[in-house]
Amino acid sequence: MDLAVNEPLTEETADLRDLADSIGFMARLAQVHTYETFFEDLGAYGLRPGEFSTLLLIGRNPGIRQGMVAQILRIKPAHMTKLVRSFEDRQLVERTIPDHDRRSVQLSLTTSGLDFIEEHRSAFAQHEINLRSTLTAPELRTLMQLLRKYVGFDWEEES
Amino acid sequence: MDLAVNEPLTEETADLRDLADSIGFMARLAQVHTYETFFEDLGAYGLRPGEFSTLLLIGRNPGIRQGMVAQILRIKPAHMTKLVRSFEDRQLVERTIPDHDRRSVQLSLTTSGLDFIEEHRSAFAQHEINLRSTLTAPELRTLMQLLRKYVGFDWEEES
DNA sequence: CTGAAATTGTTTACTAGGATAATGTTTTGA
DNA sequence: TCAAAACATTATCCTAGTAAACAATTTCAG
Repeated sequence: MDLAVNEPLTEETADLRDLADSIGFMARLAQVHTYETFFEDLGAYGLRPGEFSTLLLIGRNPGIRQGMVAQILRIKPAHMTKLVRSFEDRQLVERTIPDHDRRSVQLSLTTSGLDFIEEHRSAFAQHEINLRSTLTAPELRTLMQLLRKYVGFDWEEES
Repeated sequence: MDLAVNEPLTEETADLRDLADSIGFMARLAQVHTYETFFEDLGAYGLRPGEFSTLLLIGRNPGIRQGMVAQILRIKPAHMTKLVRSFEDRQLVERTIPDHDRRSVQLSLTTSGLDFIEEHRSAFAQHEINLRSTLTAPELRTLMQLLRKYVGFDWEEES
């Protein structure tokens, strides 16, 4: 059982069986890589990935219910409440209680919120370009399609 | 500006531009899907994905330095310390201070740790099968290869 | 119809996971 | 031998998750 004074085991020499072949582990690496790139590209703007996505989604869908935003972005409703409050504090998002269902909350961007998105849209586009930099265009299309299939996204590519 | 009494905007009818085409967002969905499946399949065993990976990696590489485990699994060293302590408390992992560098910590599985892995290896394999269930074998190979390329993994498929 | 029970949408209170920054030790290098 | 670097740990904090509570709406038995 002498495992003592052998090689020091680097990232290259370690035995990565069970991991390198695990789709679950690769999904984690992809997520970590995405986060790191996000903070390099957009970290200076004071929002995290989930917050950025939330603003984009509300911008595209004014009046969308808060719970629907949570469901689409896979954010827990309880956490969504906190995000929305912080957006309100920063004057980026408005909450409206609709008459037809006074339990629910409808969200839309304020003028500042719209400005924020417009100001950072090109930075966000550049971020996506950076994320894709290691892939060719066909590879990217294949990867996106397979990821959709992996997560069980219904919408198949319409031919 | 009447966005009031229109459609209620479901997950199908919402405008998902900026998101559906975002590789970053898809990476998040993949990660969430992986987590959910993990807890369905292996949640009953009391370990989370990162803990499971840690045990597997140590099992394959007895004597590996703690910091190397952190680096490979993309876990912060400070957090690794807590994980290792909890493994020690549960008698799954042993820490050794090697003579040749007494700053570092070498990790290996205890007998219970080895037992734990052996007992759950087939469940872990089944979990991977479940994760892959929406993909064909060639699709899976392509996906893994593209994910490696996406995250900047050096090792290309040797032909 | 009417009112109680169940459901839906959100919020609050609590807890835990994981990140950052600073510290302690040992080793390396000038 | 002293300064800098490397490895791990500690202390602190913040993000995000779970469970319970609250309020409004819908369902359904009578």
